[in-house]
Formats: sequence, C-alpha cells, structure tokens
Amino acid sequence: MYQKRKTILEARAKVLKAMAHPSRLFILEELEQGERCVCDLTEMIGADVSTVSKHLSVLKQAGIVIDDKRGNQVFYQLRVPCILNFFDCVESVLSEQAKAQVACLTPS
Amino acid sequence: MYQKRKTILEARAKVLKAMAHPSRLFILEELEQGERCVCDLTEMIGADVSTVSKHLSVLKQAGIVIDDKRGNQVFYQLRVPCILNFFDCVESVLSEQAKAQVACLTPS
DNA sequence: TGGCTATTTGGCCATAATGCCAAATAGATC
DNA sequence: GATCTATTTGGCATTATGGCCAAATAGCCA
Repeated sequence: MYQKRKTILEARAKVLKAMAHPSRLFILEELEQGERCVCDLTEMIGADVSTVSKHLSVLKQAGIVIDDKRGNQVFYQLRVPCILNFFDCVESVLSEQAKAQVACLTPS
Repeated sequence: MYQKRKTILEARAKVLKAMAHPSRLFILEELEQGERCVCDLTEMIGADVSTVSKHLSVLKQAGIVIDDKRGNQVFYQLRVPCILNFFDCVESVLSEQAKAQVACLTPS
C-alpha cells in the first residue's frame, strides 16, 4: 500500500521540504516578480550571505529555481512559476485555524 | 522587506513543513478517500503505531486534519480538502527535473 | 474490577537542518 | 598580478526530526 507509492511520495516531500522555510518562501515570492541576484535577496532578508546562498542552493537542488551567472553575480529565477498557487490553499488552512480559534473564544 | 512578511511566512512554512514527509503525504492521500482510524493507517504504512500517531499529531497541529474519537478508535479526516491540489504543481517541478535530466543525456 | 484493544506520550538515539564565521573560488578592473 | 566584489563551501554549535520501545491513558466488554 505505502511501499508502492513511497518513492514518488519521497520525491514530493523533498520539494515541499525545500519550500518549508520562511526565508525560502520569501525568496520564492520575490522571484515571482522576476529574477534577483544573491546580493539583492541577502539585503532584503537581512541574514548572512552564506545563509542566503545555502537557502538558494536548497531551492535549486529541489528543482524549484534555476541560476544564471552573469559577470560576478548569480541571478536566480523560478523554474516553475505555478509554485505560488500553493498558497491559496495554505492560506485556507490558516484561515480555518483562525476561524476555529474565534469559535473557541465565542460563547455559543 | 522580509521582516514585514516574516510572521505570515512562518505560518505558511509551518503548514508546508507538516506536509513534507512521505508518510504524512501518504496519510493525506488516504484521507482524501475518506476518514481513517490510526490502526488502518498504521497497517498501511507499516511503521510503529507510535510513529504514525506522532505523524498524525504533526498534521493536526498544523491544522491540516481533524480527529474524531469514537469508541476506542480515533478517526482522522482532512480539514481542508484542497490540500491535494498542491500536487499538480509539485508534480510539474518533478517533471521539469525529469525533462532536464533527459536533456542532459541527449546529445544535441 | 480485570483484561483487551486502540491510541498517545516520554525517553532515547541517530540523523538532518539552521545559521554564523572564516576561507575558498570566480569575475571585473586597474 | 593585485585588489575588489559577489558567491559558494567547509566547519562548527545548536536545535529540530524521525523512529523505536516502553509506559501511560482511554474505552469496551465480560
């Protein structure tokens, strides 16, 4: 049952895991607007350059972004723009949570 | 830039992180068909009951599933069924990867 | 109550993820 | 070549995850 689907589920989990970090989600949102170099993203995030570079490497290894070296800069862009559609649904998880909390607090 | 969005991105990341495990993805697929008790899922996955229970707890804490105790069993179901729509996009990430690999192997 | 089944929780260990600093690498420019 | 900027990589400490076993909890039924 599970063993039969395990390989494909592992592949999917790897993609989700690569996205599952606030800085990496920020990078994806930012790349939705267009390509960005590491230095731009580093400044916006406010972490060490090496940290941001490693986040980008995680996204790249998962196949979510691609890089393009031009001069002494490296520009990253989304490889699969639909990735952002995810969040309509993630958002509905969060709004359900919010609704449930309100319901808890509201005397019935 | 990032600090302004950090809180919401952390919330989203938490949901993605909860999904980012093959066993948990299997559980979500299975719950798409309808509610399941812990014992059913445990047998299908073939891990220790305690392990499966903890996976379910992760999904529950993320607000993705809800539980319903009936008798001495606990049934879980999806709280936000759209969660499975995710995979059209995850799949396109994977198929892009596959395409790229083929392109690498094909002499141009 | 006692025993049975289903589930959760605590403890423990092995492994992976995160973030910084420092060092290495690569390109541009003088 | 020397130097400056941009980026990646290695190392290390800290924390989180995943899995099992064992123990605790909860409901059922005799």
